[in-house]
Amino acid sequence: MQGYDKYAFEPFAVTVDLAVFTVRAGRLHVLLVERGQEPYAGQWALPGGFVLPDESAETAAGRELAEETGLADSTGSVGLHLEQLRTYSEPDRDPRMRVVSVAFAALVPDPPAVHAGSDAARAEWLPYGTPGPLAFDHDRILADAHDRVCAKFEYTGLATAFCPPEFTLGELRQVYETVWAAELDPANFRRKVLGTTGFVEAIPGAARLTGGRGKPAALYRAGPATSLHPPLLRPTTVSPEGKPS
Amino acid sequence: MQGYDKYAFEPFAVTVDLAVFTVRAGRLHVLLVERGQEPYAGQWALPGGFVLPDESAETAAGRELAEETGLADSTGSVGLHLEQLRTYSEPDRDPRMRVVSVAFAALVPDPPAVHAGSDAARAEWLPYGTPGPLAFDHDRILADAHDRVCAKFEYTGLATAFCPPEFTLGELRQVYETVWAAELDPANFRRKVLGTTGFVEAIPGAARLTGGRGKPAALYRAGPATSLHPPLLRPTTVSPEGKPS
DNA sequence: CCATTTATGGTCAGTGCGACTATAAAGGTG
DNA sequence: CACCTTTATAGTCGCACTGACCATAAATGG
Repeated sequence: MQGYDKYAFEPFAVTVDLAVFTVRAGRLHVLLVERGQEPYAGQWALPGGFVLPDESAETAAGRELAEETGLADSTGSVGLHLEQLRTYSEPDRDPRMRVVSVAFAALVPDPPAVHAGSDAARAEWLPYGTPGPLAFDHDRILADAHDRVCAKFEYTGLATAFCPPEFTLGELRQVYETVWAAELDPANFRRKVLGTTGFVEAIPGAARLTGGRGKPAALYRAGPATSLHPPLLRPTTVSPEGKPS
Repeated sequence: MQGYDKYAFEPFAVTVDLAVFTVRAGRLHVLLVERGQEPYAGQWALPGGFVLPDESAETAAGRELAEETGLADSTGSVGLHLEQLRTYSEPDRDPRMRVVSVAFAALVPDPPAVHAGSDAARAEWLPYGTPGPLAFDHDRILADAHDRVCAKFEYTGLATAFCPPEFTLGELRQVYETVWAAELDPANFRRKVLGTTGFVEAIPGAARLTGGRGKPAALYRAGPATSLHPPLLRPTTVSPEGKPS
C-alpha cells in the first residue's frame, strides 16, 4: 500500500458469490441459479453479482440475498445468518476477464418462495451434493462454505439460524444431524444443549408434536449465546493419524 | 454473476495487506511499515501492495511477504504460515480511490533482518499493541488477525510456526503464553502436548538449555498433525453470561 | 554447599461425554 | 380397549481429560 502507481494495477471486477443453505425435509439444500449464457451456459452456479461502487462486499451480499430469496436484510433479522467466507482471486477463474469474488455463506430457516431476481435466470433449492459440476470455481466455494458451516456448528449456536423462531430440541438435533451427516444421541444432545447457558431458552408451557408421532416436545427459542463453551463436538470418525476428519 | 453489464461496475483496485507476527524476547511483535506520503503520512501501516494482473491474492501476499522480510516462498518452507483472513471492502476505507483489500495473517519463526523492499519506506518489528493508531482500517485488520491466530492456537499445531526447527516444550509454551497473554502450567502443558499424537516429535538424545538456567530440556520438532484433537483450550476467563472472551 | 530455576513425572478430584437403561406421552392397529 | 411403535425426557455408569497440586531431577550462581 505504499506509493500509488496508477500503472501498477489493472481494473478488477469485484463480485460476491453466495452459498445459501437451508434444511428442508431433513436434507441440506443450496440455492443455485441456472446460467443462461456462456460460459458455463446451462450449468448451475451460486447466486451473486457485482459489488456496486458505493457498496461494501457485505452490503452487496445482503442485497443479493434479498433479491434472490426475498428475505429481509442481511444481519438484522432473527434466524438469518450471513458471513464472509473468503476471497477467490485466481487470475483465470473467469475466462472473460479478471474477476475477484468475495464469497459468503448464508443460512436461512426455511425455504421461502424463491423470488427470481431481475437478472437471475432461475433460482432453485437443490439438495447439497446432487447437482453436477457447478460453473466457475463454485464447487470449491460451496465445499469451503459447507466446511465452514460444519465447523461453526461445533462452537457457535449457529444451528438455530436454520430453525423457525420456535423449535423443539428434536428439530434442532435434526439440523445438526443433517448438516453433519451424522447421528446424535437424543438424550445426550439434550443434556448438552440445555447445559450450555444461553444456547436455547425454554418457552414455558409450550409444546408441539413434531412428526405427528410420539410425545409432544417442549418448545425453545434461540438464546443470546454466540459461542458455545465447551463446544458441541461432532462425533469423531477416528482416523489413524491424529487427524480426524 | 449473471449478465456481464460492462457499465455495472467501476474499476476497483485490489490489494493485499499482511499482518505478520513473530515472537521475540517473549513479546508478540508485528511487522509494520512507516508511511511516507499522504494520507496517514508518518503513521504505521501493515505491509502490503497491489495484486498484479496475473497474480492471485495468495501469490501477491507471498511475494509481499518475501519482499518485506526476505523469507522464502509463502507456503512451502517449514515454520512459515500464510493464511487468508478476510476481505475489507468498505467504500471509504481509502480516501483516494476504491480499494478492496484481501488481508492475510502470517507467522514467522524468528525476526530475520528486515529487508526493506524497494517500495517500502521502512519496515520494523514493533511489539503488538504499542504503536498508536495505524493507517486506514489496519487497526481492525490487525485485531482480527490476532483473534484468528489466538483461536487457531487452540485447535491447530500452528504455534510451532513461531518456533525454530528444533525447540523445547518450554519455548513452545512461552509462545502460547505470549500469544494468549496467559500463564500455562508447565506440567499440564507438557502432558497435553505430548498426549496429542502428531503435534510434536521428540528428537532422541538431544537437549538444550533454554534460559541459561535450570535443567536442560529435550528438543522437539513440529509434528505432522494439522489439527489438534481434543483442542488445547486457553484458560477460560469466565464471564457471567456464557460468552467467555 | 545451597538457593534458585527449569524440566519432568505423578497424584487426585471434578467435569464432560458416550453408551445405555428407564419412564412418559402421544398415535396407530388389531 | 390392549398393545405396539415412536418420540421426548430423565437418569446412571464408567472413561477420558483437565486443572491444581506436589515431588524429583538437573542445571547455574552465589
